[in-house]
Amino acid sequence: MPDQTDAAAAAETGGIQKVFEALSSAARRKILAYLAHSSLTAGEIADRFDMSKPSISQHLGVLESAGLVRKEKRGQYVHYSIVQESLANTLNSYVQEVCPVSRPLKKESAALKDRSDADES
Amino acid sequence: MPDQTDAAAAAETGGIQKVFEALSSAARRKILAYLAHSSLTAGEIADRFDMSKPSISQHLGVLESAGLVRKEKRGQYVHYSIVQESLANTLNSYVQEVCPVSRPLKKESAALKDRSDADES
DNA sequence: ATGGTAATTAGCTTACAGCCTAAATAATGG
DNA sequence: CCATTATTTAGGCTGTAAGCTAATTACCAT
Repeated sequence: MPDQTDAAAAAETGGIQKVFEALSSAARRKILAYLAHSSLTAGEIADRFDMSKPSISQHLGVLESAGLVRKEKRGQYVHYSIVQESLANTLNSYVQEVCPVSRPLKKESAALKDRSDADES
Repeated sequence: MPDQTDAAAAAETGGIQKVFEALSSAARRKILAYLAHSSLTAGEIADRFDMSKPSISQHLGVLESAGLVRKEKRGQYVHYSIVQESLANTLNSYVQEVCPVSRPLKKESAALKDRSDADES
């Protein structure tokens, strides 16, 4: 198996519940949006929120246990990065399941794509 | 604008939070799975669960307010149906947002697609 | 060693989701 | 009308998610 497919597989196999639960929080979605752009340390993430570091740490824990992010300790820092495969596969599979039709995506999506995720908080 | 794009638009515009919150419950995802197959009355839905009718009614309310289902009163029955557009557009847009790469979907998805949604409860 | 910075763990509080039962509303049929 | 059935509303209980502060662990530098 290639690469970090472990996390992706975990999220898809038994973790649908955990994934959706993780995504149900605006703060966590915001974290994912940041990480989609680039990896960050726990502190850098916390700096972008008006929330205590322990709270952010907890959110990161939820995301990690859902297989949506990966952490790597480097020195005294902990770098977090997104696991795209996991999110994409889980959500795509789910849509296929519930909406078998699955049109490719309408025009609107293009517009939506532009809106920063930040303003959804 | 075509069809019942209202609900879909609502879900996409301001309701991302509501949609993900709605999807965070296994019971509600199960309801959606049933409705994906065919429309049902509130009672028919409740019959499929080991849960009181008021509780199911509440779940249906959450799904409706997220724009994921539509209700139509016919006689003394209330028929619920899924709003595919809403779910598909919201989730697809979200995936595009966070995982710009968006490969079409790997082999695994086919396998996953087969598993009944029921056993995720 | 000591002190400083990064991050997490522990412990506590509060708010609310989710479940239930009982009661209310609405439609149907005798 | 009155009884019956379908569904929702009201009200209450309980568990837990999510936030905070204080304390701990881990690492680095002097």
